[in-house]
Amino acid sequence: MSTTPRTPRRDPAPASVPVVAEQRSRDAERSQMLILTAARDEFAEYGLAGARMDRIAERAGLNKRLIYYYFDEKESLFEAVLELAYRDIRDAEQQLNLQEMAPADAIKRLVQFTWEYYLEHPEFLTLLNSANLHKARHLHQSQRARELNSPLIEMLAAILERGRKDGSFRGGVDPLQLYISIAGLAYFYLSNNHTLSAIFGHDLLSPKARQERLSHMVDVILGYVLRS
Amino acid sequence: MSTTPRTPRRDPAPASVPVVAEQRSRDAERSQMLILTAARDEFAEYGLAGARMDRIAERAGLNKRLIYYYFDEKESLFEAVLELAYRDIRDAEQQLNLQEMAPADAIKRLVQFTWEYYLEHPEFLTLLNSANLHKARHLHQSQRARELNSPLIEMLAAILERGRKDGSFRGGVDPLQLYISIAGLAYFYLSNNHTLSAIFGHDLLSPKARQERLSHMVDVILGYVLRS
Amino acid sequence: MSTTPRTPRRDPAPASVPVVAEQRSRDAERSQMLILTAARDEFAEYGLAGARMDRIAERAGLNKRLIYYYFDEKESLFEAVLELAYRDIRDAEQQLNLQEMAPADAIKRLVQFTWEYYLEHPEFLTLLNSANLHKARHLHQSQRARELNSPLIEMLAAILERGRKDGSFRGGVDPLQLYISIAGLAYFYLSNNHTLSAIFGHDLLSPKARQERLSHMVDVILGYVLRS
Amino acid sequence: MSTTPRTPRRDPAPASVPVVAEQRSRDAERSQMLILTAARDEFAEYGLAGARMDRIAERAGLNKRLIYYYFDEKESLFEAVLELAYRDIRDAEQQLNLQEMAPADAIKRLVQFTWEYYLEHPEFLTLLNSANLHKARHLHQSQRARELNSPLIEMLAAILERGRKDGSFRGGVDPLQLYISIAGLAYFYLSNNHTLSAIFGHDLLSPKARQERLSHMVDVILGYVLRS
DNA sequence: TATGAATGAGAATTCATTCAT
DNA sequence: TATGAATGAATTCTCATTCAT
Repeated sequence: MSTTPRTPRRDPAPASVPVVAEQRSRDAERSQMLILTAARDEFAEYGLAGARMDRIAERAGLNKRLIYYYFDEKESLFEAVLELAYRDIRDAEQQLNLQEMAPADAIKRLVQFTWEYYLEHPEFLTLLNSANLHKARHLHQSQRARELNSPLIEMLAAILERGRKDGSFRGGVDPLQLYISIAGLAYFYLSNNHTLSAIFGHDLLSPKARQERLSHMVDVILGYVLRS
Repeated sequence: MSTTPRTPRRDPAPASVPVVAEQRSRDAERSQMLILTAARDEFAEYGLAGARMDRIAERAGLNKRLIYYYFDEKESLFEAVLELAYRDIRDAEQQLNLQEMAPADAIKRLVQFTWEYYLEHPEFLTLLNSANLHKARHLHQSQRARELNSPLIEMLAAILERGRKDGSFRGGVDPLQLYISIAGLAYFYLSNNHTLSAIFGHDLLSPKARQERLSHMVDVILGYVLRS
Repeated sequence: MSTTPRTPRRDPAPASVPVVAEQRSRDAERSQMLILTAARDEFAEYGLAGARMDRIAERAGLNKRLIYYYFDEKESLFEAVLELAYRDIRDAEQQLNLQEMAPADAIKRLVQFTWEYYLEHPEFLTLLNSANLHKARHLHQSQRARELNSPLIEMLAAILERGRKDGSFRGGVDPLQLYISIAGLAYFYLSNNHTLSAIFGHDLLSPKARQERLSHMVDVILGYVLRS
Repeated sequence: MSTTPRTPRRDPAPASVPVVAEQRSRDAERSQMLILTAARDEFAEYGLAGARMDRIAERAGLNKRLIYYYFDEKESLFEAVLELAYRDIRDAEQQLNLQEMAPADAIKRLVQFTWEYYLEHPEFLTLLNSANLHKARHLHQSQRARELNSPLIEMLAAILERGRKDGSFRGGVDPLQLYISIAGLAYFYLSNNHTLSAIFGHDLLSPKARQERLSHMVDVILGYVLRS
């Protein structure tokens, strides 16, 4: 089933009142976006099973019934939220323009971007968790799953190749593995921040701690790709 | 609230008393462990909110009421499961005996151990996720949180120091950051395996893929700590 | 917490709108009143702890879920029922118009009214019992507690004063004490009717017995207030 | 079914160890009394439906199973508690020796006794409430119900007769009605103390308020029985 | 006489979802 | 397009009571 909000079957607007029709349509879009945003926050905060349709409606300031009108059921809503989240990060990644930078700078920039994106979008982390707890079956069903294939991998491959050619990078680095590693360095620290803070007894999100983590991550990744 | 089952464990039956068949269903300690194991699996599979007390009872082969008898409520049971999981991994870590190995070998061994532990204990990953989704409040409440402070950090600090002294390692490596990085490299790959597989279109858990990932992880971590 | 049903009552349907059959099950105010009445009977019969939400729903002919929709939880429902009961008796008291009667007649009338109200509203007695068993905490929480302050006390004070002035009543009678005494004479007999009947071996609620009790009560109260 | 604690069928004590048997028996009696006392307090505090067998065991400091051993089930235990309560008040009444006092003094003494007994035994009031909420069916079942028939009624009849003969009391006073009235005056005030305090806005149990109530009660009852 | 372990039936409450307008 | 009313199916948790020793 498609997870795109279905266009509610409404009576075709009579030709004489196009403006009103437009108005309606904009309201509809606005409502859907309100719901999606509210749902994203709710799912991020409580996970799929813990999220409450009532709370989503309340967050959105809309009637609960409307959620069903646009998104059919909780799971479809969750899929729609996931797609939105993936689209958002892919859009952000595309702003990066790494191809114009020196290889080492590009890598550094990517690490920094990943770190900052996760910091600014904590919901992305928990949504990803939830999706995987549910075996990513929502993703499989989605026709867009493959589209999500980040163009970053190709971008990263190109950077690695440039670096290898100019002698600054070691060879044989798999861009997919590297991409996952960069994400993992940032993700684990942030996603498990509460447990780590509790165990190690200090706040891992203080400005100083954040700076240190980013610096460490850059060192690890560059330490790996740079020809020694 | 303590997460220890309220009824004190009985001393194990003296060896001279033959264990009769009936005893099986009257052994408090055994029942508690059955519940804990069942709960661990259920929580790992569905998360805290998605887990069902009914299913836990069924998995344990025990009356649902008994869960409440020993663990009071779902959340306490979850706490008890978490403590068990932490204790298990800490116990495993303590078998490592890294201090006797050459620094680079020790680091390599630690990466490998982490990777294998996560592979063999996939429930640990989702439990960690769930705990953090719930803001690790379960951990905070636990008096044992601090005990969990992995002795591995000190062990790792010693290894790094040894490596630095013998000239093989770079200086200035923070053992806590390194520990988190090692965990993160393995964790992200495995925890988000479903999403990653869907996006990148191939099975990340094939034997070959596993081998490649471990190899990459070792390269990244050693690439970082080794003096170049 | 307020005990008012959270959903504001809708304005009653304008007279011009014909009440269709379907409306019956879609009338919020009616549903709430059905629930309240059913709950009153259930609480009166079984007390707060003994009352069953299932039975209340059944008595009301409504879905159990709807009770929670309007009243949140058992205790709030109980509070709402109590408020209704207090409101009802206060409303009835206000119909009395004692101020226009001769003092002795007014007192007699009040005794009679109390007796008859308790007889016709046996639920009032058990609700009062239940409320007090639970230390009237429901009342304390209610903002309306003070409103319940029966205007009867002032009315009674005025009657006593009139009687004292015209020489028929003794002086120094505390209207609050008298009010409680009148209530107590009727209440104990009715509320503990079962025990008393069992102990004394005859039916205390036969028409003859009722008449005798009322007569006795009037004698006691008048014997007290009348100047001898 | 009898509500008397059944004598647990125990092996007859061997003739050689009578002391131990006595000991056992005393322990048994002690346990039963501990249970009864605990149950009385629990039932008084929460009513029959609200009482918890677990809490009773805890209050008694005994294993829950033992309650069932001695009292079979909750309802039987409640009956036993009721019988104990009735026996207690009857015993206290019998200490009164009203027959030796002047009629008016005897009446006054009875009012005072009732007031004080209720004050000192608040559990009696709630137990009576609970019994009647459950339609006193526990009492009906009890073979002792009739025994509870307070000898006070006869005592009261004698007093009234003495007063009538010596010219101090009015004639035609029904001792049963009077007995109920005396109880009702005290009972309503104390039993509904919480509601009354909340409604009238002051503490009805302050020493001063108690004194005033007793004084009022005496006035009411004497005002009624004394020949004017 | 005493007790810890265990349980089935039930009770309050929750939740996604649908109805009717 | 929007909404308040209503519901069935769970779901967590409770409770009196029994088991086994």
